[in-house]
Amino acid sequence: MSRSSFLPIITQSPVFQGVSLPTHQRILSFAQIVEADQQGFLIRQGYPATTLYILVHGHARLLHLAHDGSQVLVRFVGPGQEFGVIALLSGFEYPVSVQAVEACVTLAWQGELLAQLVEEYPLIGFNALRAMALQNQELLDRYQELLTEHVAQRLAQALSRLTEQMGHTTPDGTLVDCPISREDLAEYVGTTLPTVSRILSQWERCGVVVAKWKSVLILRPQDLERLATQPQP
Amino acid sequence: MSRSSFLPIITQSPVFQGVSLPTHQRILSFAQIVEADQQGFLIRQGYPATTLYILVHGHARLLHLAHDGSQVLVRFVGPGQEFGVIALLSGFEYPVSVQAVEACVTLAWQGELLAQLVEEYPLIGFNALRAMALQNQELLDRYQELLTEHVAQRLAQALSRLTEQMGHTTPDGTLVDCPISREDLAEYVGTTLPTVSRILSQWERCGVVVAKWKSVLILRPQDLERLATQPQP
DNA sequence: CGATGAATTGACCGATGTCAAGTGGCGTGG
DNA sequence: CCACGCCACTTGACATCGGTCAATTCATCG
Repeated sequence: MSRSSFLPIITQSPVFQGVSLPTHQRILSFAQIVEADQQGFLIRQGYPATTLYILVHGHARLLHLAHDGSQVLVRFVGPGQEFGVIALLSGFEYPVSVQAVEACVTLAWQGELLAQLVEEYPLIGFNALRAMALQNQELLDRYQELLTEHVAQRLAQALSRLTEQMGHTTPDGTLVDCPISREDLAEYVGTTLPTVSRILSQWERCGVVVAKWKSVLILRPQDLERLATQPQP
Repeated sequence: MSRSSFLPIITQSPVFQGVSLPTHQRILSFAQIVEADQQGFLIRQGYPATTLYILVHGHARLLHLAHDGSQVLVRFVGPGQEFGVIALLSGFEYPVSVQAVEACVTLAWQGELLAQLVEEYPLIGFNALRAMALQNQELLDRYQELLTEHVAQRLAQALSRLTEQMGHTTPDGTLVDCPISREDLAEYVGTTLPTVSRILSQWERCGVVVAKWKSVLILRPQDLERLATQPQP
């Protein structure tokens, strides 16, 4: 697992898009390799945003914590995805925590270094702005979802998003290649564990999905999309 | 109402922060003055993001529409606040619609012009990134709120935010100087008109607020904050 | 002063959260 | 290799918040 094997991660990353290959190699040479154990935290909400990460191996979850202790699962990240983009700006704090679901390997860059890079390659600044804009849009869509859709619909959309993002096709159906418990799902769609369990059982009876241990096997993705749109079937 | 009277709007605007006065004057000279009638739309969701606006007079609301027609009130904007920051990036669509609550006057800049400005003054790019980051954080906080708090708490927080953002102190109490109907409030906190009405009546009986015609007079802001935190009083 | 749209209030009910008991797969330690 | 124990999950019963429908009152504007 030599450092140079990480180059494709960088060439395909949204933030470093559009600069030359030698530059990519230079950027890689600046990277630190940071690992995290299962359940370990790569980022803690409220701490100064110093570092930008790109995930190489493993999966992590972005958690938003409230003053009162309740937590919300904002999104999952998989290999090739970045987080902590806000580190490009000085004086900010991380708005979320990032916790490793499995043992993780990441590439990491410090904020000052990034500032220099942006100065040299303004395109990277634009890319960052683009990344934030996309994040904003997704958040807005989900905000809307939360306000207007029922739990079952939101769960269906969540599973659709997850399969699209990290789906892995197997002979039996599509499986998300990241361990996700019912409780994770509950925190992700904003409901409770028993409710998720109930809805999945129901869908399993209809043959749309198969509820597995810490994961869900999707048999009929198109039916899931339908469930996400229709009010109450 | 001459053009030059708009200069303070620009010098105090977050996106144009940190450049010299002559530059501010130059930026102002590039601006178009765009007006909107009551109920008129300055921005329509889904259209190409071509223009950045700063509100000079009046108030507007940012609406997010869903495929199914339901709409959510994302936030209100008042004089001095900007919207359509995404126009700095080419190839994007507006993620929200912006509708004038009252007759509005705005300063507007086209995307290409902004791109040139950013090239000349990279600081403006940073400012934009900062603005988006702040928006992101607020959205995240409200996302969390939606998932974990009850309607009454969310309404209390909404009113707190509104008074902080556009509050106007009067002899009787604090009043938001923008006409907001119960239905607006309902769309803002993600509930229905009757529910808002019921909660406000209840608070009025406790003497925390006074429900007025198309507005709410806040008598005891600190009690409102308390209501926003406490589960169910 | 009437018309219109906003706001209040009541009755009803359904979707979900809460509490609690029971089941079963997986890993650890003997 | 087996058995125990733990943790994830399932399922049921029940309470309740809040949405829906509808009737009525009230403020503003022509």
